[in-house]
Order: sequence, then C-alpha cells, then structure tokens
Amino acid sequence: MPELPEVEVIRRGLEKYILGKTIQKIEILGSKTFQGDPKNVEGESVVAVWRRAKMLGLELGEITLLFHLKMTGQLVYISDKRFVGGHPTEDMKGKMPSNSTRVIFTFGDNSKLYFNDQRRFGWVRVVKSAKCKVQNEGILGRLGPEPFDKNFTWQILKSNLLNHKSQPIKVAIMDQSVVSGVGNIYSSESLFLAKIDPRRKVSELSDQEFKSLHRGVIKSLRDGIKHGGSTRAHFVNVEGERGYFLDYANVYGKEGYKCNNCPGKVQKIQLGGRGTYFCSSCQK
DNA sequence: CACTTGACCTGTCCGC
DNA sequence: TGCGGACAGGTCAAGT
Repeated sequence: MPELPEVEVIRRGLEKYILGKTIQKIEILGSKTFQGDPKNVEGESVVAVWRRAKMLGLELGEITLLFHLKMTGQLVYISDKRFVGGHPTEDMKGKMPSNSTRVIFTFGDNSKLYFNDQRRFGWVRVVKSAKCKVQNEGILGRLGPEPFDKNFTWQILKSNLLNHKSQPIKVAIMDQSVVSGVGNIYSSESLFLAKIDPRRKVSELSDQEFKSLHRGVIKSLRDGIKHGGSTRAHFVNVEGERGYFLDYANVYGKEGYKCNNCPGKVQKIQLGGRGTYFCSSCQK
C-alpha cells in the first residue's frame, strides 16, 4: 500500500499516540507477519518513531520493531475501545480486530495498536537498534536518499538514475536505490509535474528534465502528505481515517479524464507490469 | 547482464 | 447469481 506520504502520515500519528508508552502484550494472529521473539519486546517502551523510505521503526532502546506495510498494511490505534480521533470506517465499527488483523500490541494504558493486512505481504521484525541505524548494512542498506533531505539534489537524482540508463524513467524512479519512498502513484504524479513521458529512457533525459523531475518528486510527495495520503482501497491513518490526495492527483486513476494542463486526455498504459497514467499531449 | 514475469496473498470488480 | 480473469499502494526471486 503505502508510499512515502502514507507511511509518514502513519508515523506522525504513532508519534502522537504511542511515544513513551510501554508495550505490555503482543498477540500474534498471523504468524508469518511477526518475525522475531515477542518476549524481547514486551515490557519495552517506545522511545522514537521513525521512517526510512516506506519502512517504519518503533525504537525501543536496544531493539527496534521494523514495519513494512507493503500493499494493504494498516496500523490503527484504539484507546478504550473507541477511536481516539476521527471516524472509524464502516467495516471497522465495533469489530476490531477485523478479519485482517495480524498483530495486536497492547500498551500499559490498555490502548491498542492493530496491524491489519489483508494480503499478508507486510511484516514486522524485531531487529537490533544499532544495526538499524547503520544504513550501509542490512535491510536499509540499499536505499537511496530521502527525498526531503538536503543531500537529495537533482545531480544525485541524475547520477542514481543513470545506473538504470536503458529503463523507462517511470520504472527507474520507483527503484528504491534511486530515491526512497516513490511508488506507483507518486511516480506517475511526479512525471506529470515534470512534463516527462513515463516511457522515455533515462539515457534520453536532459539536465533540465532531471531538474524538473527532482522538483516534481518532492512536490508530489509533499502534496501527498498535505492531503493525508492516498486511499485507493485500504490506506487509513492511525485514527482509521482515509487520505484525500487522490482527489487532487493530476493523472493517477484518471484514465479518460481531461488533462488538468491541456485539452488532452489522461491515458493508462502498463510499464514494468504496473498501471501508469499520463497525458501524452503535454508529457513529452 | 538487462529486462520481464511470477510469486507472495486476498478481495473486488467487470464481462460473459 | 455464478464463474473466470484482471487488477490492486511493494519487493524479491526466477526465468528468458
């Protein structure tokens, strides 16, 4: 599911609600989802909630709970059997855990965090904190720069993309070693903002186009966060609320609609096996 | 070696 | 109403 904006929206919600709380109990309903020994986690307190690419870390001192939500993962926080804020979606009302709940964390104040994941691609792993922080090894090692970091310049973007010279730019920009956190929705949106045809080979792009794309990536991700993330089917924040970025998106999911920028129509094609949306009249 | 397809899972939607 | 197939936010592995 979530790309960078959705994971960041979840991170902010977790920071608000569970920072400082002690994990008292872990119930594992889907054994594949939880990797590691829950005994090492029970009794530990959350000292930080961070995000790297599309992964979330709950820092517990010596160890960290590392989450990847993949396509349909959700983290929903419930206090006293009521939603803390917002409005529960219909299918959540009165029935948590739902049939897709895989792990339930109970905190010292008896509030709970539900890890739901319909397709079971997502996971949470118990890892050593120190290893997590060393970004040159392990699971975080192959990730490209964070798009909001100062060190993510257009020159770095260009240089990383040039490791994928012959790929279509849409496929290359989704590679997590190029820039981390861009997935199928925001890649289409970034290329629309940059006015670049998603089928173009990386090797054909000019410096001006790398600059535009760099701006487009940052702007589309920021807009995603601003609107609470993208909900196609599953994404909700920790309060169970959907996100509204897709109401503002230019091309994703807009097949057949008029382009926001010209008289053309938005088209849908397949690239690297993924649905790709663009306007062939103004993306060249 | 570069690129594509399949696998991992479950659910929904669409056409017949 | 039922059935088959395509498709869905991600990432690996295997195949060509």
